[in-house]
Amino acid sequence: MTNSLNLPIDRASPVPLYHQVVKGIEAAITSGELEAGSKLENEIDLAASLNLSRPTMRKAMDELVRAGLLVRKRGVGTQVVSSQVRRSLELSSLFDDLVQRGGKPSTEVLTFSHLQATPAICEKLALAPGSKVYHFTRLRMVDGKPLALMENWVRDDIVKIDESTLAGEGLYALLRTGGVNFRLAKQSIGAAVATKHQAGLLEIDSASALVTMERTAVDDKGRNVETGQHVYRADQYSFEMTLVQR
Amino acid sequence: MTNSLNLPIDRASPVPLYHQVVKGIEAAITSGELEAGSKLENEIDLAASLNLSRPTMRKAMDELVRAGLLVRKRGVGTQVVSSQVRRSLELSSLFDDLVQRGGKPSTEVLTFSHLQATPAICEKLALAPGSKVYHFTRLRMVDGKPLALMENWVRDDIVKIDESTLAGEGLYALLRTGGVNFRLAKQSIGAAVATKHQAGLLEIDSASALVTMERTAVDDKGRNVETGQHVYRADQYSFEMTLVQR
DNA sequence: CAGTGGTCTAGACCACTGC
DNA sequence: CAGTGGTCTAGACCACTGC
Repeated sequence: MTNSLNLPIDRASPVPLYHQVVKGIEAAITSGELEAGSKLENEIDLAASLNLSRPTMRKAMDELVRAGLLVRKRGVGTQVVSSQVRRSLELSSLFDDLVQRGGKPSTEVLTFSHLQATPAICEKLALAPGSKVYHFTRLRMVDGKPLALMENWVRDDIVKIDESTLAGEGLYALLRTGGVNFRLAKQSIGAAVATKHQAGLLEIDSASALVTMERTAVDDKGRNVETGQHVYRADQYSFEMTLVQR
Repeated sequence: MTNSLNLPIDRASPVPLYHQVVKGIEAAITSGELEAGSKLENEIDLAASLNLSRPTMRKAMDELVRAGLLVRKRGVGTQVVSSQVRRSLELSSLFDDLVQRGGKPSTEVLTFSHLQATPAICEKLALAPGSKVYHFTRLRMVDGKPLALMENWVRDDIVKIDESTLAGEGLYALLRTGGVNFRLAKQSIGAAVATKHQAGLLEIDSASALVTMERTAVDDKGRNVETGQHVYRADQYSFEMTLVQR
């Protein structure tokens, strides 16, 4: 009743072995080779059959447990999470759905300026009072249909931004190209009722519900690079997440 | 410029060594002994100075990196995340804030029944069509002020529930007492405008914004034990989360 | 009791960074 | 180049589960 595994492990590859195992088990689960709910061989035998050490095998399985694909219990064993559960885990946000189904995302820059930041923004970005920042608002669309209104403030001492580069490339691509390595982001998700201005831009009735998101992103040097307030059409967007018991 | 560590490690304790290290470093950061932004000793020396093996030291540091307290870079070293960033990471939801500040949470059971589930609920709980479930609605308050309206459906083949036990104990405590070990939950967060009924119960103007949350929780046997729809007053509640770059 | 995952050791070699 | 984290090995002993 337990599943052995026959994964392609390439020791010459630059891809870490544990990562190859993660991808291999993921694929076996997706293809149905590893059946929903079925038990895996114990991790010691599994490691041996792939010619891997147990810690490497365990590291791979840890990742799959954290991703919600496997469930482990001491003294008992490791199981593939049931397909019914997995389907629900795989649900992504409506927006991602739209994009995955072939929708074309696009972004329109509505306003752009380079100005002195308010005290509140200085605090969020950990800048000295009076520092200058880029400030801009953008409208995010899928298949020409408006989905989100995004307002952002970005430090001006890392990457030079202007309206045309922003329109062409997208904020995160632009910052990454400029050498920013993001490490952390703090997000807060809430709700609001659309103002007339927002409703007009998002093409919804005023007094419709909006999902609101505030985010501050930090790079590997500890700089708060960017902060923003986004609002999404509640009829088109929700945040999906999987919580795994630790 | 690098920080050594002098943590109390108790090898006789049943608490795993790596967990003692996590707690110790957390405490050192909180107390200011490890300064914000400062560099730690390299992990090999750190392990040696605590008489631990490197893998154990690394496991502890992995956890702190995932929690957003440390930042690592290959070839460079490990740093304590700056205090400015950390403060923002430590922000919790408004509701938790209220409770931490000494607010008293309480729950009122509004309706309770044991009935045949709709097809939609059967699908969410992976039950055979026509199965019976517990269905109830509750009002969650802090200091007597309404914050959330919760509607839940629970399988009836695991734990016997009635209105009085639910009112006394809380749903999750009740299920845990009944031997349920939760493993996964799938959550979806969105927004809506309050109906008149909701507005009345939550003591807000109708047409106010609500944060909506749908959740299905799965136990270690792969059973979808519980599903629910909760709505929160948007002026009192938001979901806070930290994303760590993997 | 046998079987399983949980923790831990004492090493090794490599890849990347910054000088 | 020296210093750092990233990956990997081949074991060991323990704690928990279910019979």
